[in-house]
Amino acid sequence: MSKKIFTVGQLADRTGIKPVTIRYYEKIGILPAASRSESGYRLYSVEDHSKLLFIRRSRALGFSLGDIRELLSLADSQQESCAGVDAKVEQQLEQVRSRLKDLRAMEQELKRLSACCEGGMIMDCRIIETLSCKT
Amino acid sequence: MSKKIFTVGQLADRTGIKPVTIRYYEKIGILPAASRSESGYRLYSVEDHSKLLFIRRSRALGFSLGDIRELLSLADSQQESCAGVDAKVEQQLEQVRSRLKDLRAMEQELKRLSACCEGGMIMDCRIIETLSCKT
DNA sequence: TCTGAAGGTTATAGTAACTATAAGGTCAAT
DNA sequence: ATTGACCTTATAGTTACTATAACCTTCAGA
Repeated sequence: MSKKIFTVGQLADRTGIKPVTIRYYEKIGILPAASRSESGYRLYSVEDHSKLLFIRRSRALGFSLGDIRELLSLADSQQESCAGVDAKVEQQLEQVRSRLKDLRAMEQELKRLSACCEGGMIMDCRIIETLSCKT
Repeated sequence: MSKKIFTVGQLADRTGIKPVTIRYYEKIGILPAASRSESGYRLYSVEDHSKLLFIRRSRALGFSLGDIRELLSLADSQQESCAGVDAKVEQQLEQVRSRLKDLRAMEQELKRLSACCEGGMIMDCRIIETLSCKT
């Protein structure tokens, strides 16, 4: 095992992930339990640093922590086929596209609503009317 | 007050919102407390029905329950200007657009990742490599 | 050497918007 | 009378954190 050189705060600075979040990741087991200094401080190595960056990048792609747990485990089994990884990416892509579809529909409808406001009283408000009355 | 004619399940059927969720909305106060039958069953009127549809439509536009609480309160003050409503719509539109931007970036990157998979072993996997190594 | 600030530790509760579960009461039909 | 579908409540679980409290450690400056 390699040298433990970062405190949780230093690791946080280097990864952009807050100390509380790092501890949380440890608690739910997606980061291994950190080794400790004599006084009980967590100490991290460059490997921990890499793993945390992996997590951050995966989160940025919208993967859930559950998915990331699996990805990390896949990443460790060097000899296995990467089909599982590819499948996860594919699945995530579909989910993102589905969210995109929903959000685009929301955008259209909100634009429509926004355009129909004429600045009167609530009793004449087309927005409220639309929200209230359309099927 | 108008006639109370639906049970929670009937209201659920008519709105597509589940009984548990309707009760939940009552509990957090975005629906008024329903009146009760002799045996304690909740009873709803067509006004309740409308209000619930309002909530459902607003949810479909991505508004939070907090926002919807405010929208409902605005909708009730007929004499007020609808500027507040318009502002909420505008703000929601911006939020949706911001989410869209994030998701589009995710889609691009996932597409890129997905395209670079060549079906070998994990140790050669470009996806894992990318997740592990890029800044 | 003392002191105070900036960091570390734990445990617990709160967030959003539900969903799930348990344990029971009611109602209409057979 | 009993079944099944519905209703009631309360409590806990979900996701990915964030906030709070109460305390300990480390280090730089007076």
